[in-house]
Amino acid sequence: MEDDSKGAVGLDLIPQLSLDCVIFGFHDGLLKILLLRWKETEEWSLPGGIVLQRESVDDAANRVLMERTGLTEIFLKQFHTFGDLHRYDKKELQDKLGHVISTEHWYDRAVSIGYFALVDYAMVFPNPDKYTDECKWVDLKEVPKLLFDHNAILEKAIQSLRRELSFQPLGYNLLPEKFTMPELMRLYEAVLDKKIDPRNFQKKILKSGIVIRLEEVKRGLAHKSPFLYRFDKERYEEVLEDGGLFFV
Amino acid sequence: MEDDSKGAVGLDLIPQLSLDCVIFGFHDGLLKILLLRWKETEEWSLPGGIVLQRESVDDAANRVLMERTGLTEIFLKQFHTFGDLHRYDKKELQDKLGHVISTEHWYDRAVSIGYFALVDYAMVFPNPDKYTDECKWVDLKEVPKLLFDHNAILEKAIQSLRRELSFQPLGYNLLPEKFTMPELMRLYEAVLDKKIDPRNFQKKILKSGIVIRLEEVKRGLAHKSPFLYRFDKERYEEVLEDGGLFFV
DNA sequence: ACAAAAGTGTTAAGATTACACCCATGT
DNA sequence: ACATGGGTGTAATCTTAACACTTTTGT
Repeated sequence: MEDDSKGAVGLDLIPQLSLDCVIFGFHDGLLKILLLRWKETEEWSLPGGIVLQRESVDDAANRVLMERTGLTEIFLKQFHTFGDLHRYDKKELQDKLGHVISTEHWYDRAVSIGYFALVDYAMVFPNPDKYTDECKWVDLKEVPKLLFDHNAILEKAIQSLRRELSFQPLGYNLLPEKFTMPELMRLYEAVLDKKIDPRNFQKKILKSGIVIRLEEVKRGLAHKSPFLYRFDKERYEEVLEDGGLFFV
Repeated sequence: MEDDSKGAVGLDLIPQLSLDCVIFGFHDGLLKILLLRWKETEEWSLPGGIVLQRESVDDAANRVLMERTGLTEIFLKQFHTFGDLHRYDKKELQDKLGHVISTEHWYDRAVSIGYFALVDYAMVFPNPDKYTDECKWVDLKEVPKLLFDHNAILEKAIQSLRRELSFQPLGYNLLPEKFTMPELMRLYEAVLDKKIDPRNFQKKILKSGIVIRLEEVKRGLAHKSPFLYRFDKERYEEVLEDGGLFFV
């Protein structure tokens, strides 16, 4: 959502400012993002919202995430602010979304702050907003043409996520509490979009000390039962701090 | 500058939105930033400005830079957007800056987009704006308490610059066309705030191929004359692209 | 002649990559 | 029993880090 039809100046929101969230989840070895389908259309967009006068921009992003996923204490990171002049075409939007919101009173332009979130897929209850019929996970590889400049925003979010990965371990927020080494590896493969050698991966992860092997295996997989691991939160956060030595 | 006393809604600027620039230069082995001293005060701030309705945010940042430095085609990068509720205290500002702008009509809050720029120190003609008496280079280690939340913005800019350095070579925009290896090294030392071994540094830079040694030395230094180098722009940009393999 | 900075090579340690076979499980 | 994915070690290469003396220049 880019802005609000009630976005006349003087109300309780910051005019011409919006935020958009790229909410990443991980399921079945695939990276997913949450998308919204606008009412009575086949038009999709990223979840977004406005910034109220009496909340910080970070709080606004957390509010949007809470509304769409039901989750609080989400890993949420601002990655870029999009301020080009022609981020959307009012005529095109009037055609596509006119029956949901009249764009008559839309701003001629808006600036949008981009956030990405990493969440545990299984914990999310996707929840559409008042403009949309559907909120659902979409495979990153199957994202359709989106409204506004949201494909570009998504692209930049993925870049930022990959870059983040070079400084910080990843997974604490995207995986369930107990996970297997192949699951963690497939997460890295999905984010980096490349194959990783399982021996080298395991070596690196174990050396970093961010995970602890449990005395448990995951059963019911029709194959050899993989060990379960959990993150060593303290060590994990230490590595987050120095930022340094981490890529796969 | 946070916003504008003419910032009433409906004029030609985006209300409650500003931008702030951290302009880095390098001189005498020290990192410097451009600061503004507000009229008839000893209060300092980062250069900043507003975003016009008919310009992109990037264009607005370029405009501000042009106005403060005289330079165009500057290396300019957005690094963070600052959206906390209490980025400035109107009462305090009224006391300090009331004689320059009445804060009566200031917004209760504004969101500011942070950019950093890397410029060739020697090419800059610092130029105050209408609210300020002085625009000058200040040693990064001697930055005073700044107005607004500008010390925090500066801190984040430095972090971003360091992080950038891990992905991209640095220097093309901060050094003159011809430079010596020790100059380049001191730039890295200044940015990273640590000592670097000159042998290892030279090896790494030469291997990356981003510089070319000229058949010239720099004379008049009362010591052994260092070779001059210039950047190999194509190779430099190649390394910028892959981002990968670059830190010191 | 001296002081100050520039220039340069080797070695050891650590990190990264490449690579292939056996094992455990559910069907 | 078999098909499937899980689990594991070693060797070669590359990268990084540590380290000190000679050269050149202006004064």
